[in-house]
Amino acid sequence: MNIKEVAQKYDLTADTLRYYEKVGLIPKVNRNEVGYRDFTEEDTNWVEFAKCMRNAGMSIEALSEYVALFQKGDSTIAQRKKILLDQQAIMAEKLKDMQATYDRLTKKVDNYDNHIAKFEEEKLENIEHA
Amino acid sequence: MNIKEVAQKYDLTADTLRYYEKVGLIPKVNRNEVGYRDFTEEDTNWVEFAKCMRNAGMSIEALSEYVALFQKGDSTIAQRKKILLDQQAIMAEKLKDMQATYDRLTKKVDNYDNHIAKFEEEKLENIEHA
DNA sequence: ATAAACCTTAAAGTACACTCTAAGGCAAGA
DNA sequence: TCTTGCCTTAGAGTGTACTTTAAGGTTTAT
Repeated sequence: MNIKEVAQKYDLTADTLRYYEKVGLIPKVNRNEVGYRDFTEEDTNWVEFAKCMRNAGMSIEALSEYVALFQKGDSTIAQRKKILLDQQAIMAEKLKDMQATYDRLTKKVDNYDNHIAKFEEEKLENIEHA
Repeated sequence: MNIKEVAQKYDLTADTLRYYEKVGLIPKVNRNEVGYRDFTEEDTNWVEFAKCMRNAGMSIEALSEYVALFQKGDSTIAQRKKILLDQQAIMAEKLKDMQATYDRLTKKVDNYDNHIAKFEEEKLENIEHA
């Protein structure tokens, strides 16, 4: 699979894929006879994983370290597991915060509904925020 | 309350507060006789709200528009509500993605545990990712 | 055989969201 | 009164994560 096809498949640009390879978010991709990248299925699995983790907020630093450790083999399993656990903790915190903010927005929208109702009755008052 | 106290209270820098005011993430703060900002409780509520929403990923564009509309008064209530609902939809999507990634990490860590066990028995095999 | 559409690299450029600097004024303690 | 520690602004600088450019080679269709 050439770089353009992979880019289309995962909704990234070819530039971004080259950048991800350069900074180690995915392992080095093998090249064909003329030097073009030829992505295997394993390569594209790494692309999907990198996109997913970046999307979830994992740092380039942590992810590239994970990838580098992976390539060093089984002796790095414990270190890799720690990176994943650390990332899970970060995400758990983020999920908690976002859920709280989501709930807060729900209440705020409710207040707006009440206020719009009042507004339409021409009983104007101040809203939550004032 | 002066800018430093507010910064400390919300774990932001004074520079960030000035920046937030400049780009409209919070309404303009009143000044004392010599031109120093003097934050009221309402001002600090806006600071807390801005920090919370930025943290949850709300764009500066959407949030500053919300603040601007708020200052225009009750005639903008419907527009403000729409901004909040749009933001809620964005956050719902994000929460869904992050939860899925969190669950994926949980499974991956489980695989590592199994693999570590095997590794310790000296039965080395490939892990999920290979 | 030539144009269009791919691919390569290194390096420069961009957008975002701050963050810092310079130059100066105000306020409180020794 | 002088030093320390606040405050102000405009504008320059920074870090992150791409994104574009320049210069060139390859492949495919006409």
